[in-house]
Amino acid sequence: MGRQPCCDKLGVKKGPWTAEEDKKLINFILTNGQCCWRAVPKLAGLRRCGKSCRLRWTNYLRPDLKRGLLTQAEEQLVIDLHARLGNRWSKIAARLPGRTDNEIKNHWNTHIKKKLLKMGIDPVTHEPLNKQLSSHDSSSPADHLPQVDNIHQVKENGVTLNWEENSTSSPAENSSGEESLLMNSICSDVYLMNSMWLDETPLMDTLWDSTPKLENENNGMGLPMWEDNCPWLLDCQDFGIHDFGFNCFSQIESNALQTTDMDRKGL
DNA sequence: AAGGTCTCCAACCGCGCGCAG
DNA sequence: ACTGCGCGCGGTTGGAGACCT
Repeated sequence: MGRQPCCDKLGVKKGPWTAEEDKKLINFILTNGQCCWRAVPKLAGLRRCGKSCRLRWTNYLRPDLKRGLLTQAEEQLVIDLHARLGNRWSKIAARLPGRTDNEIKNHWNTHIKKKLLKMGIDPVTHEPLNKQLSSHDSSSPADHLPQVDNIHQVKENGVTLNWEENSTSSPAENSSGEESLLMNSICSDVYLMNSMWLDETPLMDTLWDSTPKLENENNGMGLPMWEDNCPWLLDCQDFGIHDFGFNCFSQIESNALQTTDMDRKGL
């Protein structure tokens, strides 16, 4: 027996989401939390399949998402993690709070891949291209991952830095110019370094793992307290933040309008 | 200005895994 | 042990906008 389609193909809308649909989905999840995705479209009044709803939520509407290009530090972290994990984008994304696997995957394919090729590094194996030509190539990216024994460690400000034996020098010595900048920015970001090397789920990822806590004593509105850590709401201007009844965010909203306006102007 | 090409990214598709019955 | 369901993941596609000629 073949696998059933994830949803009824008939009457299921595809393609770009409208503001109206976003609004419905957000409203639904704010009210009910993330429950059974399969049931979400029906309950939320959407003519989408559950999968599409989940994707839209996790990749675009989720509260803790960062917007905009990856920073240099994040980019370097992605490269390092890719060297260790291969194309396991969700695992990589788990180490970058506010970033989605889709976003990272896209960024990898459009930016980082090219950058590495330009630098003469194979984006798949993370080996120098010329070195690869001479050596017999083997299989999976994992085969090319640095051996644990070859990794040097140094503690800086309580953060453990690692680099490979076959590098000619430590990270600081090894890099120059842009690379040095990247390394410095990573090393100065204790949070990134911790999430990179420790096997821990970044705090931000845990914030929205489960149903939002609707019974918040502090605001008395039955709404989660998001002012501090949910800049995503600021992006809600696309469909009007007041549509959600979040008038309390007027101050934040005005800041956001400035910010997004600057973004649009490329500042 | 117009047409062609490239780039980027949101969204889709199909598969694998875990779980429940 | 088997089957079906739901979810999540990774690869791929398509369209809009940017850029080039």
